[in-house]
Amino acid sequence: MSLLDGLNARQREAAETIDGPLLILAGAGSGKTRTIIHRIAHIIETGQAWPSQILAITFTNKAAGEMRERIAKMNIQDSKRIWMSTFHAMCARIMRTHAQWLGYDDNFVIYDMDDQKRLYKSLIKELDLNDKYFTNQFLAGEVSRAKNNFVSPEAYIKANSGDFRKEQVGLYYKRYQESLKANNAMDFDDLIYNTLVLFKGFPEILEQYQNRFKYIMVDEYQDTNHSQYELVNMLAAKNKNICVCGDDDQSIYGWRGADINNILDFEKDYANAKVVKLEENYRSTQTILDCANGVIARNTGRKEKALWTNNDGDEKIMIASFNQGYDEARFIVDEINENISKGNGIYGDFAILYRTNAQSRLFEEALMRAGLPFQLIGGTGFYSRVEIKDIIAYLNVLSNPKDNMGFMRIVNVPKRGIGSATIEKIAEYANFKSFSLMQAFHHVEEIPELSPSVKNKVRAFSELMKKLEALQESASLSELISAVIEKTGYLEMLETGKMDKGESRLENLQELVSSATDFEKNSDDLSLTAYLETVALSSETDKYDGDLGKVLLMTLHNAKGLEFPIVFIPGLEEGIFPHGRAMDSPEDIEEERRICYVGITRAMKRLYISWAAERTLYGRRQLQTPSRFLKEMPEQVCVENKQRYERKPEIDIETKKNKTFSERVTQSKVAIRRNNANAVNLHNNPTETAFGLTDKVKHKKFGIGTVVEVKNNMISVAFPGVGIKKMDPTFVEKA
DNA sequence: AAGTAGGCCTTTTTT
DNA sequence: AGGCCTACTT
Repeated sequence: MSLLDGLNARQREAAETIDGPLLILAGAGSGKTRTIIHRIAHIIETGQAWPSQILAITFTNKAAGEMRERIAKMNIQDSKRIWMSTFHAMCARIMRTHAQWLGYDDNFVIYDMDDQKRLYKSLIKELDLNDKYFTNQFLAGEVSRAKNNFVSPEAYIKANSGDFRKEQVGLYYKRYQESLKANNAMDFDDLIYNTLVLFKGFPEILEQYQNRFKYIMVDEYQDTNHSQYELVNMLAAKNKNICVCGDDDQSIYGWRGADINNILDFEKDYANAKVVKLEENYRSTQTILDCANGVIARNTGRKEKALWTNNDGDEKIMIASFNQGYDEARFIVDEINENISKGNGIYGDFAILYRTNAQSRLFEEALMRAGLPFQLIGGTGFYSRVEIKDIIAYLNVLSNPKDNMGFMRIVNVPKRGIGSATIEKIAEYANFKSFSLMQAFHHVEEIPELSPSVKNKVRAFSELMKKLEALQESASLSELISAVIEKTGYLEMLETGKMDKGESRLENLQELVSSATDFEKNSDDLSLTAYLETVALSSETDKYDGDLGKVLLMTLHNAKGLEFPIVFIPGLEEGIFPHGRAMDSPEDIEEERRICYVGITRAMKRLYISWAAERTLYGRRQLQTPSRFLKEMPEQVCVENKQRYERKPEIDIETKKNKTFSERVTQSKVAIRRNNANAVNLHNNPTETAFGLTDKVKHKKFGIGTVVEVKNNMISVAFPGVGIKKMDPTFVEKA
């Protein structure tokens, strides 16, 4: 029997094409993973390469783990030795062995976004350029983009000379990189960036890897950024056995630097590239595919591609609309129950996929109230909880005493009487001696201007950390973590109620210890560094293992690569989906549309798409208009919800009469507008009616003006220096 | 040094 | 609505 059995003709062609550049354009649900796995197995079985000579890059750790497992099941010898990981994990691995070449120690720590923000915050204070324009978020975004495009601080400053603000950003960038190095830390982008620096600076090292990796495969190629693109091409430059795999229609990480052109231009990069298209879908019904195709067809510059399927099923897509956000949540819960009672699946067959994490709350509440089991993926992840981050920070400092950010985080948590004044004095000394803060603490006796009582406290902390450091040698990982939780006083702080939510935090810390025990069982490298690296690079999605028997809640981004028998996509409203931040640019709208496409194509049997006319958003009630994407879904594959939930009478009457869905969408808008006058008053002052002539109103952009006309629920307002503007009353508030 | 109150701001997606 | 920072009090 052949390894290629069970593949269709196209898949087989892809799996059999071993040498030279290959582009696999794989539509959603087209058996891409299966193809890749068979291709790898084929390479090994035919003796083209050893497992250790194959590099396979995936987008998530979970995808890597899954592939690894499936290959192991095929009884491929030594399959463990395949380099199968994400870009970040691969680069971390390379940097662990070569960090010294770039002036880092090999026990460098990895800073996540939270750590990054803290570092920027301290730099903003330090540089004091006194510009409100430079928020840590803005700086982090700019710098990240630079690194994703492999632009060094010096090159950034040079390229932007003359642009005062960007020159300042460049200064921050420079300081930020210096700080990272001083802390012996790399952020996510550095892992890639520094690997590139290494390869460019030391061709002999690059050559080692080029020789090692005879065959290279990159999955989700549409989501690679420029630096990753360069990295791949450098590695493949010698053997040219590069296979990239992806779907331009599923490129949804542009905001993170992904460049869709990497995949679109592959054939230009490799003139002799072979292209295989996988267009047969094994996941969804034709109805669902029609819906997805209808939406994505609106995008420009796509690779020609059309998904089709032989699957049965003509269940129409339910487009449901509601008065309120919570009606939508209630409907979804009811619908899950009804499906289950009819025998259409178990809890684990349902997924609720939303655009933003903030949307999850309504569903969590509704599911909880109804007593349905559910699992939330993502959001504020386990490893981003304060108590977990605190303990991890202790571990980071133990592993890498240069980590000043980590040190600052823990030096006074729990409270041990070491305040900012003390730290400042010690920091000065550290600076003077070129010590890290931890080192300076260990040298407390040498620092003159500290009072004896302060010295005692500092000494106590220094000794605590020394003791834990020593424990590292003898204790196992989970023992070390337990010791940190106890000996630092963290446990006591939680037990005595000195920190809020002590009980749940305690549970989380227990989970941390037990997860470390798991790590001890499953990992080859049991070092603290290896553990911390795994923690830093692990994501929430990695936890989901397929058959939890629970309703799944996650963002559409997290759902990429997954499939579910029955899918709900709520919140199809302008401002949410497409997201408000994406509405100004056509490219961003196209990315939103691709997110929509990804969502639709997650569904196997049945799909529900919904929106609500009113919901609480960012703390205020807001009227919502249906998403433009709803209109792009072909009418013939959709069906509307029956009036199961009371709507406001006006909307009800309007919508009931409508014949087609798209008409309904437009008319709903009108109906919503009609309600706006009332709604506005509900928000402001219940005793007031709509705005009247000569009322003073305030507009976000135009400022204060006077109402000069009220007609058809629209008002005309005269703004001094602007003129008369006609608008919906929701755009202004009483001045 | 630590605890509290109030004012500020910002609101996507994540390796 | 909630998180974060600052300023004030103890």
